[in-house]
Amino acid sequence: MKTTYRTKQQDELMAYLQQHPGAHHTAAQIKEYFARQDKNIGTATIYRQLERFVEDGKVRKYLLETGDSACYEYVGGQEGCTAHFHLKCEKCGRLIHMNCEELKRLETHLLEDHGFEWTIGKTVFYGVCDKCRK
Amino acid sequence: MKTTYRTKQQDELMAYLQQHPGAHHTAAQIKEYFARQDKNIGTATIYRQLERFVEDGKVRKYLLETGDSACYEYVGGQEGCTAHFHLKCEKCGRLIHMNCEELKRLETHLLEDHGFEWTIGKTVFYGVCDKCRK
DNA sequence: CATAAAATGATAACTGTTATCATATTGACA
DNA sequence: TGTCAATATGATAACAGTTATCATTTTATG
Repeated sequence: MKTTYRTKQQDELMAYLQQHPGAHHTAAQIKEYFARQDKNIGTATIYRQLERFVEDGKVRKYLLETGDSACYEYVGGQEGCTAHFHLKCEKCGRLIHMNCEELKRLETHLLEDHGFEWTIGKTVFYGVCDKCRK
Repeated sequence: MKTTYRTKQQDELMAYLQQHPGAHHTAAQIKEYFARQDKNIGTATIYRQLERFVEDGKVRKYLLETGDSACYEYVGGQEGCTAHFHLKCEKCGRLIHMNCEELKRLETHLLEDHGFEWTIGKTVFYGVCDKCRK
């Protein structure tokens, strides 16, 4: 009896994420947001649903620093070069969003020459950003 | 009075890492290794020295999964395309080491067109490996 | 040696995340 | 609509990795 249940909490969580495309949220931030609306959503529920969204490809999860919370971002199931990717500056900590066609070449190369099907959106490029290099 | 101290523990930790180039170690694994040699090195000391090695550029640190320990790898301070980089398979979890000149192009592109100085070695490419795609 | 600076290691503390489980909610079907 | 089994929720305990604390030991140097 595989049934798709939909609860108020699931709806509200997904709605919140969809309304903030390109933004990163920690579980704690999400919990706070709903608390400010006088809506309590249990911590476990938030993690459970985020995990489910990630499995469904609607949301992506990033681990950036030890001890920091994981970040979650709505991506709506899109993939490939159309999706944006991230540059993480090791100096200032900034997470930069970027769209760039140049990656298509590397994507093709990794697939054809290395047999590796690259998930561009999940990959975080580490380095030093333009502002910090000056 | 800035002095560089060198202790037995520091020497042994670095020697161990250097003797296993290209290998990834968690703090716990390192502790176990020395325990098998009947050498006790405190957990705090291991983390402290690993952190120091990372700052010195001798060792690189990777966060791969929530809840998993961080992995540390000796890289000896080398950088750029000569250093290997990593492909992480999201299906089987395998971490693949790779050397590839193709990345030079992307490195140049990121620097010239985006002003981003890419640290290739620290970047982990997520995707699906050749074995899991079949 | 003597001394001050710094490192060590046992362990407590902290944080993010997951597991547990009693209760509440959901969807399907009569 | 009412019943019921499947599932979700949320409070909280449990857990794991890492960091902080601090008395003790080791180090480098005079």
